[in-house]
Amino acid sequence: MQSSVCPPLGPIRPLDREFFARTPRRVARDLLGKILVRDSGKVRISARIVEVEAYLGQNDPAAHASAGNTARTSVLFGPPGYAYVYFIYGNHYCLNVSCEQEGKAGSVLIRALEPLEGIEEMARARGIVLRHGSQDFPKLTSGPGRLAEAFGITRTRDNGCDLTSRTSGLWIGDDAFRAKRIQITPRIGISKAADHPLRYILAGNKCISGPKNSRQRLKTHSKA
DNA sequence: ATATCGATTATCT
DNA sequence: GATAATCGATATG
Repeated sequence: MQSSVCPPLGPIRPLDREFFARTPRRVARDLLGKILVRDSGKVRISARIVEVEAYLGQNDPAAHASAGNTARTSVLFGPPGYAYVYFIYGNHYCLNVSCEQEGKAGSVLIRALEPLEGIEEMARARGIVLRHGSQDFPKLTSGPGRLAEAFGITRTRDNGCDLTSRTSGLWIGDDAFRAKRIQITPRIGISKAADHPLRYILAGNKCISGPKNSRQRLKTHSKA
């Protein structure tokens, strides 16, 4: 567990659509420990999900779905288990999974992964040279923009793709790994509805996003 | 048509 | 700790 580079525990089976046909909170909680897989050509890239955030749909001010069903957000309003990919800050793509039944726009943002297979490919995609003993390993996939770059996820390529299908090129699977300790915190990087505890992480994992892996800003309290 | 700002990251002090 | 980079979705005139 220290040296992060662990293979999957066994065969990886795709999650079924029912898994995603639930509230974002439940899906987020249960996605911890699951595996994101990229099958493109011969090389398989995979990484364990270690950090996610729940977005509650049209009534959640922080959710893109709060703007309604537009060309951009239509996947969120569609059936569960599909990829919602958006472009942010002029630089980065981020990956969500649609939840709930069709018509309800809940989703889960994938925020950080722990690389399992295809480390070299991820490093190349990220422009990182992995040296022995360096601290660069978590930088491959610790953050929504970083993991998208490592997996080559873009809007044109992956928005709307079926994450329950092995043949879609991008999917989410289960290798029988079970999360030990789960931690819940407020969501990161948002201004609206920023106080709700909707961020889920595998406690102690080295690939969690944020400046120092853990320490979330405890500042901006002072209001008592 | 133009302005604002964001579910981020890399790089600087 | 602070900020530049960079562009498309959305709001406003």
